[in-house]
Amino acid sequence: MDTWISSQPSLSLDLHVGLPPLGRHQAPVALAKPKVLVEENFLQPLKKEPEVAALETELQRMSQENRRLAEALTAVAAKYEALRSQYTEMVAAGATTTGPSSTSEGGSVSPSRKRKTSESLDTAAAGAQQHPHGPHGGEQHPGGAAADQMECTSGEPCKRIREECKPKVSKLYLHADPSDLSLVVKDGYQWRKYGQKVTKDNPCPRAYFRCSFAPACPVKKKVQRSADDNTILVATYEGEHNHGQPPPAPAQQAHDGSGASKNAAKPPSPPRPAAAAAPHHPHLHNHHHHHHQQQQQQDVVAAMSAGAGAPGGAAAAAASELIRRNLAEQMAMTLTRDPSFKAALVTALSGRILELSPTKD
DNA sequence: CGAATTTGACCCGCGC
DNA sequence: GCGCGGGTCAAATTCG
Repeated sequence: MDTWISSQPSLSLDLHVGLPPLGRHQAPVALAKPKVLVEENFLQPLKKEPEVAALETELQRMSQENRRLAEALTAVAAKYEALRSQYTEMVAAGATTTGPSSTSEGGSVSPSRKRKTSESLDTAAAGAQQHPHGPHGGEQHPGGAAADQMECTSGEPCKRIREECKPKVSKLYLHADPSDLSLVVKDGYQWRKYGQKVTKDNPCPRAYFRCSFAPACPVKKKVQRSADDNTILVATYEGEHNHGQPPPAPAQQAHDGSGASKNAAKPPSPPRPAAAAAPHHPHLHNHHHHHHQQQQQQDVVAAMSAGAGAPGGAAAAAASELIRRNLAEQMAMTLTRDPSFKAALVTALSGRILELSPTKD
């Protein structure tokens, strides 16, 4: 994590693809050159033909858009930095006084209580007994749900214990198509939806999922669209998986299930090397970033989220590399999809070729 | 027909 | 004590 976002010149680099000469980076993006060709060769020999004019305006439009994107990214980076430093301060303060803060990210997680019925206690106890040896993921429960509840039943002031056990909550922000009503977050695990609720502060319903891969797995997940921007899905993970990564499913629903939440609990196709720590470092990247633009955006946001919680250095580098690549691919895709851009590119290239041709008079 | 999802009802912590 | 609201349960429904 750390300053990966602000220390990545490559980030803004990609956003400036297509801008008028910035003279800033040697963008490894193949699109930079064709644009220069367009300007050099078109405008002079052909003068201001309507096509050229259109192309120019289009270029300007794209430049403006890129600039806006760059500004937005800068703002986001600044906010991120501010939040991060704030968080660091809070952690430092907490470490010198009482200990872990009750919330891990953003601190906005409502104090989730646990149902206190005997049944749920039985379940929790059973879950705890299923892996008493606690190797694997089990030992990664510094304050697992089972332990939490056991403490409570023993008459301890469970409220505070619960607070201290909370840091297992992590949030993941994903970009999602607003027209896609399903609250599907592909993170490699199998989830069973057990509830849905409209909350007070958000008109969009919140979906509740439980990990269905292992019966005793205590992990839960809440997915809700952001109230501010409903293209953003907010997935809140609670707990840690006490089992390994589910095997990858046959690649079929790789690009999202159109049928609402039918796929909500199905594992996604991409094979994932990372193991059980997904909720905290959900590396939704790498293997499927070429599927869709949207999936790429999901990856980017996920990577940013993961980067925010990962130890700096390698993770940051990986995240930034991923982001760079995704942005470049997105832009390339967007541009190549635009027929007018293609036409202009072809014309420019052919014009250039003709110009450079020795058979010119 | 079994498994997954939906959805209304219920539980329970919290603030007043 | 009461109401509110988030979280969970479980019967009904849907789907493969």
